[in-house]
Amino acid sequence: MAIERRPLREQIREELMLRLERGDFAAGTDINEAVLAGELGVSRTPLREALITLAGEGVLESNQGRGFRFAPVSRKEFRELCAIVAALEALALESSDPAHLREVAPELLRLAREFSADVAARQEIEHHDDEWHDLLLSGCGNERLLDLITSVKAGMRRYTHLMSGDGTPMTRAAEEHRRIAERLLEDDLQGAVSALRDNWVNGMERMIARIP
Amino acid sequence: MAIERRPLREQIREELMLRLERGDFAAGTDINEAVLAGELGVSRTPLREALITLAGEGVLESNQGRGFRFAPVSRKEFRELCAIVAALEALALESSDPAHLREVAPELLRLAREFSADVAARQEIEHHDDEWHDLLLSGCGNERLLDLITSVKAGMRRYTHLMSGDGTPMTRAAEEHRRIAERLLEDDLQGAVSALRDNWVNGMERMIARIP
DNA sequence: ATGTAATATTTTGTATGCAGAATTCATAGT
DNA sequence: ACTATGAATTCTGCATACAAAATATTACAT
Repeated sequence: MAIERRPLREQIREELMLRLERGDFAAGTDINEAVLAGELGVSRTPLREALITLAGEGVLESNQGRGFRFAPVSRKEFRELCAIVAALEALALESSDPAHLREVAPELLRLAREFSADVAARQEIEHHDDEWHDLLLSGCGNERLLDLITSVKAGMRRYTHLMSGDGTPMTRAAEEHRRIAERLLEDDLQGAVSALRDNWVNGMERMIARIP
Repeated sequence: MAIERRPLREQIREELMLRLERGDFAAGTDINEAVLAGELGVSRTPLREALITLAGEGVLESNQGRGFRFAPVSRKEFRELCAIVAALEALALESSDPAHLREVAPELLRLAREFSADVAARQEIEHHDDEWHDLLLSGCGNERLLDLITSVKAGMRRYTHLMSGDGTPMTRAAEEHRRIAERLLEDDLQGAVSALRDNWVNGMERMIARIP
């Protein structure tokens, strides 16, 4: 068994993202470093390192002398983030290995179909959606691009817990996933790319109304 | 006079980027935190904070127990970065305010022309090029996108000092800038976008041969 | 001479300490 | 009662101290 050796700052970052998705912190609230460090059972140093990382990803803001706080949410920013991820994922799909795409297309289709069937809890649906997109882009050799997508998506997770548990809109996402997979099966890469763009545009429209 | 109050980590980050562009550090070399902190006249704490930020931008790598080091360069990564910035700038241009674009188009054209005239030092040319692109995207309201572009470009600066002082290829870039500006003058946004993409593709091809 | 084990040194990762800025609270004056 | 002013408190930003991991060095056996 290879024991795990990771810097505290990374574990802290993960834990904070987890809490953020659970909706533990309201957007716009200040972070008290000493208190949070105490809760997590670590010192302020690695905590601050994690906070700086999150600030770099847009999850937090930092003001001189005033420390860190969770970046406020807005429809404008959500729109911006969706546009960015759409462009990045489109690029990732375009620059993917065609052979690999052919290979995973059936699996993508299967997942999209079984996804539309079950109507589960929001968090599970989101998890499923994330995995689907990961699989879709698994043939992209541009590692920097994949890292960037992950990072921008981290910034979007501030919004996920705002969308409460209504299951209906998620089934439409499954349809869009199905369409993307079908285009790939037909070797229609450009069709798949524009279907992916549609998926992000529609996903945005579906969610944006719920943002305060 | 409003006195400046900025965190040390930001000033340190700037200084390190400056040194990086000057070619002070070779790619792949380890960073000794104590030594570097001593040189900069600061403690290890804000230095580490700056290093973590730079690692988030892809300028540095960090391995557990082994600290930070300048990320090695490769043609593959450079290609990847160019593709990413091309896509992001294209998106930024597409989502710019058309009225603003009409307004700055003449200035962009003027700058591109006077740029092709003077053959200056590489660093100045790059500076000019950066400013031109900044002006081009100044009408983009997507702030997150502009930040992201800045961040990815920071990662690319590892490569700039590798391209030595040959002036010839830069004049071709000016031609491309001229073409982008002309499209904007004609209100041909899509034409400008694809000219911008060409600019990045060609710029990449021009530079890539010089990477070891 | 070479490889290996034990030890010393260096260097990172984390915790703690301290100075100063920001905020809060109390008090005085109107 | 309300605002303004100043003291007290809280909290951040930076420096320093400490522990553990990694690296270098030495001693020893073959």
